[in-house]
Amino acid sequence: MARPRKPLLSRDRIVTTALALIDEEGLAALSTRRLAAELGVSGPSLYNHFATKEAILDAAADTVIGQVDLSMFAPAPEGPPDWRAALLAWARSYRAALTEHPHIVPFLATGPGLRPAGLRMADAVFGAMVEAGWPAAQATRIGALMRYFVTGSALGSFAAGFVGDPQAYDPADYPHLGQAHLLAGRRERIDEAAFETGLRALIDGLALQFR
Amino acid sequence: MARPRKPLLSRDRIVTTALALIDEEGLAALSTRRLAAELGVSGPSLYNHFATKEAILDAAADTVIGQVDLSMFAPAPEGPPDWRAALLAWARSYRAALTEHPHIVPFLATGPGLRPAGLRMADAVFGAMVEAGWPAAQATRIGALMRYFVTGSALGSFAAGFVGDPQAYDPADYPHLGQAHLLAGRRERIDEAAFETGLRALIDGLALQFR
DNA sequence: ACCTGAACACCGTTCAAGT
DNA sequence: ACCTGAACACCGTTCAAGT
Repeated sequence: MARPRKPLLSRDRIVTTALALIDEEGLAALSTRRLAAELGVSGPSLYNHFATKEAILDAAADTVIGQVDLSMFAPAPEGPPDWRAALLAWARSYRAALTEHPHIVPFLATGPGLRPAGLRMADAVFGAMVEAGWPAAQATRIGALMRYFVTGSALGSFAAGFVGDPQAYDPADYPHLGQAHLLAGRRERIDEAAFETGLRALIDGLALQFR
Repeated sequence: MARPRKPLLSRDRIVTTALALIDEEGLAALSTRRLAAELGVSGPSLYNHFATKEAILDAAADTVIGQVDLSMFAPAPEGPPDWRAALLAWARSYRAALTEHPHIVPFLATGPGLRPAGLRMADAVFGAMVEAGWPAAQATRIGALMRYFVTGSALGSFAAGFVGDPQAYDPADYPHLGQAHLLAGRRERIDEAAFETGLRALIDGLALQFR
């Protein structure tokens, strides 16, 4: 066929399809050849739009971060800014965006934060914390530590690490894991509860440091 | 050559070499063929000792977790157990073990926690928290949320996401990132400070929930 | 039991050729 | 400009063959 009159591909279509493929079959399922097949073209065609496979992944990761709500960091029209409420709402939206695309989180969490949506997010958090009265150095740390907690919580399900078989946990080896097999069936609830407990502790603890 | 009189390989030697290769050149550099070459054998030889490449990675990840100090969770001979001090010391040792092998963290954080050292760790934390007076459900959550925070902090350096070039952050796009380029040069210090700030907040916040 | 080479079905990426 | 097939240098894994 060679060049069609209308381009078959666009960066957008490539990224959307890549993310859908990752969501459905995992990071490992994304190969350039497979992605190209999904798009109805041959493998090398992708290189007309992205320099490398990694650039495609970067773009997909950035669209995920782009879903995070940042409106809570907008300057309040009246009254002092409530940094605790803002941090709480942001962390929840941040986690929700990640857990909607769990398979891309390991890539997203590792890569450099140079992607535009990530920078926009860092900018909003930092700006709001400084506005609320935090010293700049502390505002930087808050952005970082919240990222640690949220990406960590979206990355590895804690409860998923336990199998449903009671036999798996020999009391001689793991004296306190007698009920651990019950965790497997309640994965989402437990991860969610742990996230909420940690988030509250984090914000309460930061409040103690805020003078 | 075929079978030698003394085995050329052992599970230990394979895992040690794999981890060294990952540490030096990253996760992507670990291929079965490359690893085999490093060990002086041909690729398929590895399959006499491990079923898959993933099993090798699992074993490597487990040796990393095996480095984490758990002695602070041993029952205190006298007096009530200090869960705050134990959590603090454990989190630091946990993070230190991960940051010594940063390239394997994305794999380690994603996989199931079925590996023996991970279970031993979960068991120790849970047991110590219950011993200290936490209800079982909360003890589970504490183990999970600490894991989120520590793996998240070891996984993606926050500061590494910023480049040293001041031009990279257009004030029109990122009004608060004027000093962001300075972060690049102080990576370790900033990540460490953010970790310590978050860890303190987390434990202080948990103390508020502990009645 | 533990190693080998050959083979299979894949990869990411480059490049000359087509329109 | 944007697609193609062919090609290169890789992958993980299986398997029959060797000792």
